[in-house]
Amino acid sequence: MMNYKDKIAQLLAQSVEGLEVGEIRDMVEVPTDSKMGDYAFPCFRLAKIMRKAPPMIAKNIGEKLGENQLFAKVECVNAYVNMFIAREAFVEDIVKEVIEKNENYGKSDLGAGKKVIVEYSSPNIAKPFHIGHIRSTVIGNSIYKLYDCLGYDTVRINHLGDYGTQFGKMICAYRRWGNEEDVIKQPIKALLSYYTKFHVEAENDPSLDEEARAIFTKLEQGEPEEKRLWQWFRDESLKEFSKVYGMLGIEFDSYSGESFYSDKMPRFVEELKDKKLLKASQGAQIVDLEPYGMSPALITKSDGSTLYITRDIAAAVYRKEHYNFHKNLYIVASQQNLHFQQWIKIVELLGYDWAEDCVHIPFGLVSLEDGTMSTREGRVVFLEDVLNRAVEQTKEIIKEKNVNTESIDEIAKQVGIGAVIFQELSNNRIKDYTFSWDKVLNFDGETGPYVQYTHARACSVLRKAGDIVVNRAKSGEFTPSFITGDSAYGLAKLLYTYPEAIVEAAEKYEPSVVTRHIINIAQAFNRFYNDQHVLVDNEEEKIAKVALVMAAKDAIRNGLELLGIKAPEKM
RNA sequence: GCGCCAUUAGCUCAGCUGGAUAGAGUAGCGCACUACGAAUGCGAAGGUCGGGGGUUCGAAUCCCUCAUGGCGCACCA
Repeated sequence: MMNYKDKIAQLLAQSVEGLEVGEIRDMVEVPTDSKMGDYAFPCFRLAKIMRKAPPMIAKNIGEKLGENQLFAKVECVNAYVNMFIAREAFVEDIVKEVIEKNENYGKSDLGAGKKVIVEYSSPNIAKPFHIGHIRSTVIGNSIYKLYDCLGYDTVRINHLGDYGTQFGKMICAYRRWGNEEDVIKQPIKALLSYYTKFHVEAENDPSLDEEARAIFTKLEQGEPEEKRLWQWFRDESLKEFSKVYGMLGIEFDSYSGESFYSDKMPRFVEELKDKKLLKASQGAQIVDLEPYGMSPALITKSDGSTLYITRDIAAAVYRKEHYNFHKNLYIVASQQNLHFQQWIKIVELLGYDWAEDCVHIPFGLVSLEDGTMSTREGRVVFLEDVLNRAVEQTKEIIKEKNVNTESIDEIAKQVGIGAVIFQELSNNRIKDYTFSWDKVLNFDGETGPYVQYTHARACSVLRKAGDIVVNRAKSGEFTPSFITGDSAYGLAKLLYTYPEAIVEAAEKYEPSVVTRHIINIAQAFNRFYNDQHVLVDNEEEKIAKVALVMAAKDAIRNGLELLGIKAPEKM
């Protein structure tokens, strides 16, 4: 497939003085309105270099360009050179390309040989998996898929919150008020209730806190009984999390959480000391980050125990030594911006030049209509409930629509859960939002079901077209002139820019770029579908149109896959 | 108090490495199912791009400033 922008830049370079091809390429733009052309070149900046009025320059460039058969038409409007691509060749190339590559369309080897670590989801053990956790989980999963698609070696890490004094409290509470059966039946619910009770009781009885701290110290020292309970809580919690991960179709390569790094920290405390970065302050050990405009980072508490930041430094160094990453990505809420700035700066101060390869990818806050989420105060929406209700609602709609299918449960799952994921990945990550049932269960407009519906509709057309036509289309034997109308061409252009959207999404760590692009493809498809009849009597025309439908279907399916969403063939 | 982020149509949001008349969805209004799936499409309407300065041939986009909202700022993670 030809790269049109590169080609145009080369052609322009023949009549533009004083600019490199690369600079020219960057100036080539896509007009806001397609009536003004497929590509445009503004000549304002050339006025100084070429010492002529911009419209004159545009006219000269345009006349020369117009001779090339790449274009159907070249127009000069004031200082702009507007280029209209010759549609037939373009449409033929792109549709063939997509069909031929099929599920590989959009993939590349851009990242071959480079390792990217994606840390995401990372829930706390023994705490509920609520709607707030969906963001890191789903954004991280899509970023992993984007990098995988671009040929990077990827490692998915679920950095579980499975360590800290809270586990001393948990064990303490379990011994006092817990029982085994309840934990096995409903691990998160039971453990959470013990934990909550602990906080209530500790208000009146400070000795509980002391007891908890003592238990945590034992846990750290590897006392078998404490270790056993901790391991059991962890296993049971993970089992429950796995249910949600299963529903979302999400997997990890490693569940090494905070506890994994508990014995890897003393080395860095020493190293910080050796490099004279550590300072005593109010009984604790800190790194002064004042020169960098940040508050000091607390490395060890006054009782000598370590903190979150120390574990993150240890984890980063371990990962560099163990995986030798090209990039180490952290999909963590924007609330922790300062934390990441601090520890990445400390890694830099330690002299590790790979500090800049550690990237915090923040996202905005989810709140509820009645305020921020609070597990303890009962203001919480469980992710599992959201997914289940979305699936139920989808089932209702399918029954209403009377779609004849035998696998209604499976499809309802794909559509309902897909809707939740899609919505999560529609907007820029950084936006805060307020969760609402109305919104999450609304399937009209720019939603996952809309895109999936479009895919199912395309599949339906292909089924009706029959094998002979489909096979002819697949082999690339079609007459492109039948698919050069505005609606068909608009769709083809979006198929062409799909791989660029993937690269942009990966570079920006922003899955919504892909989400938006497949919405655009779906809209263009539906416009084409309403505008043109596909299964016409004329065999040649039918084959060409079926080829376009097939290409659109493939691209939508591939795009949904990058978001972690299934593309059912019926719904 | 300091720092980071956000502010675009009634609502939810794209557009931000400067480029032509600022785009979608949604709500409300009007239209299109005897053709391949109406979970669809089309049309009209809807704007001081938070305010004010500045840079530029050109600013929603870059710089300064103010306002509003969110988040963070030492022994939680």
